[in-house]
Amino acid sequence: MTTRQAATAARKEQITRAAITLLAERGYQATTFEAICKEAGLSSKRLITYHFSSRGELLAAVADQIVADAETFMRPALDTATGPRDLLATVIRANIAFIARNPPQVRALQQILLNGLGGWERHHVEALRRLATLFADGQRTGAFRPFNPRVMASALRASIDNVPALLATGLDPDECANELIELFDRGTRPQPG
Amino acid sequence: MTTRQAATAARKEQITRAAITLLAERGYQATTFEAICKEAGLSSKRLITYHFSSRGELLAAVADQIVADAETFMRPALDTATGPRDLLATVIRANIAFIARNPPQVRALQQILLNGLGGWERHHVEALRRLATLFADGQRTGAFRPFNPRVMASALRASIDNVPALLATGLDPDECANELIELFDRGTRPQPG
Amino acid sequence: MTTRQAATAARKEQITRAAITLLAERGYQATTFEAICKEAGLSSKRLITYHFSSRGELLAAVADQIVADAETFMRPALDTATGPRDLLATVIRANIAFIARNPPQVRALQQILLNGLGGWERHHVEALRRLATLFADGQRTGAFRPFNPRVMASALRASIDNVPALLATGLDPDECANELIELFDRGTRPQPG
Amino acid sequence: MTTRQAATAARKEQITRAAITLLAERGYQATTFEAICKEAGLSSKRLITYHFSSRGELLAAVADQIVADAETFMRPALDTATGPRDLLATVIRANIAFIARNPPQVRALQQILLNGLGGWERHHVEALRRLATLFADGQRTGAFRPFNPRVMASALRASIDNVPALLATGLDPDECANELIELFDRGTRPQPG
DNA sequence: TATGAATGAGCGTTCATTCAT
DNA sequence: GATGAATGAACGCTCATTCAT
Repeated sequence: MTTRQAATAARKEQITRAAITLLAERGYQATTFEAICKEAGLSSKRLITYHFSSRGELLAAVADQIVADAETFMRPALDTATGPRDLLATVIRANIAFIARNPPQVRALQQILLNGLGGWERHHVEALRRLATLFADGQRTGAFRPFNPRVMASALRASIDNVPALLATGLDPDECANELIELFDRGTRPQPG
Repeated sequence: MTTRQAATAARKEQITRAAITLLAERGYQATTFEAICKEAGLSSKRLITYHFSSRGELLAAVADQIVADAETFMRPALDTATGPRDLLATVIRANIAFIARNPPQVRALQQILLNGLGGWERHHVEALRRLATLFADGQRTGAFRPFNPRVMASALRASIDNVPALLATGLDPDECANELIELFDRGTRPQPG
Repeated sequence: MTTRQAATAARKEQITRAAITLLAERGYQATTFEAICKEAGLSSKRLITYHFSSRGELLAAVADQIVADAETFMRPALDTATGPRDLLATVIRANIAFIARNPPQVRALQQILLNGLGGWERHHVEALRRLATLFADGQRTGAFRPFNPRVMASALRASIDNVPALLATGLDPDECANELIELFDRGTRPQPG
Repeated sequence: MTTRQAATAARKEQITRAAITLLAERGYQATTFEAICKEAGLSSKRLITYHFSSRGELLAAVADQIVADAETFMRPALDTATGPRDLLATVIRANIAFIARNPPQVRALQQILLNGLGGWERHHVEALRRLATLFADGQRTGAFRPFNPRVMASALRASIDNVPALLATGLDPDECANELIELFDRGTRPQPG
């Protein structure tokens, strides 16, 4: 029955949304079932375990949803990029744009990641692998100088993941993006050092 | 009496050492008083609160000790650096050397930091401020190109803080250090292109 | 659903009843969650915090319930009183009657009061204020001689509150009430000497 | 050795004085060994158990000391009283004078009594017995009307014990004493009711 | 599908007290 | 006489989860 499925999906989103808010505003420790119920206006904790069966599953669902949102947001920009150097700049710009527009989601995702929860490592590993592949591909075509792609991917990922703290101090997202693009452009371009 | 003071200090270190091990190996949540007792072979939870009076105080002591260890370890190298560019390279090298030799301490520190404990933010903020000052000073003497020092400091700090994950995959610390030095050297040098 | 509400109410009363018994028989300090569980035959301490959420709330509920019981018990008698002097005697008689019939409740209430719990002072202050008003009103109509109503209220309240100790020695409640009525009747009557 | 005995006595008084302060200012629950140490400036809890061996013994000593102080203070006045009626008034006046001048001691004593500690009941029972004897003696000589001496003693004792609460509201001690004297004088005098 | 009641394990912390100098 | 270290039992409370409608 479509009605029921829709209602279930709505309930799930109601719960994950509350969890995101709590993770972002009050941290991992405070994101208990009770707090989620209060935040979402649910009547009983039982509703959560009914839909998610365990705490880990809920947090994994939250992480999956945020990652999917981010990919949906960034996909159009990434698809327009031409060539590795442009793609690198686009990745940085798109990531920071998403960060700037969805602070709660990003904070929530960091809380889940940092607390080593429910299968989030795969997302992170996958993101790193894609960045490393981007660099390795560019090196093969001469777009990037020789360097260890995994180290570069790690540095880029970490630099981006640390952006929320910068933005929190009032820094302009565009300036922030331009600065990081300049850093990694200079750091990877093939010209003699 | 020196004997008693020494015994107390030894006890405290016994406790903090066990806490570090647990934080590194099993994470923040699993680092309970009972787990620490078991790890350290203590007879009672009471011993911990006897010496530290609260969980927060214990974790603050752990963090302070690790930071102090790191500074002691890095100080000699930093003191030999001549000029901003050399200092930048030395900072990266010294940090990664400490990370490579003290993985548990670094992991423990990250656990404490990300769980937002007792006044730890000041350490982090101070570290960022020092890096930004390093960059700004170098810019005034022409050692570095123009860029936003705070963004660069954030990227460097994040890149370094992410190194443990890289080393965990088997990467050589020296290679890792050289790669990051190359990235930030190229990214900050004043010459055009 | 009425069934569930009734069951919950019954559970709560089961808990408060056990708490009253323990407060009366073994004192405030001994009235721990575990002792209450044992006394009430509950399976887990968790049941208490499930229904009351905190120790303070439980004890406040106990106090409120006893006060409500006392007022319900005394109300009919107080409503029949005609004039200040009769009301004074009725107050004493009704209070002592309640004390004589509900020793555990009275002892429990004293334990809660003297350990300074959750907003109980207001009950006590209010009781004193009402007695003082009774005296002041009577003085205006000439039913009582001139005296400080607050001092008289304090003495009366204290004399009544001390009655349980008297009854514990085997004294007859009616004789006790008559004695106190006589004392305060003579002590307040307007006639000279 | 007199020196040692004096030092021991001084230590004991230092401890009991701190206990009195804490009992009066922060209540029974907060009067822990640790709090006493801090209040008295002692270096170790061990000093307390060294001199008193147990918590109960310490509190009994505190109670004994306060009662002794009170008796010493009131003795001269009581010795000058001539006849039961004068003695009754003198008892009230002397008690309230002591209460007015030693609020901490009185509050501490109440805390110990109300929490049913270390043998204090004997003091209270003894005080009641003496008052009852005073009344009974006076009844035999015709100084007092017929009434139950134990009830009257209970009411008087309770009224006096409740005086600190009255004084705390700013009432003048002398007025308070006069009011209670008037009440019990009228309540006990032999003239026809 | 939804709900309130119930549960036991575990948390950090507090306590008076004993041990070993 | 005096001290700091050590101790274990108990505290109120929180947690995710299961039970019974």
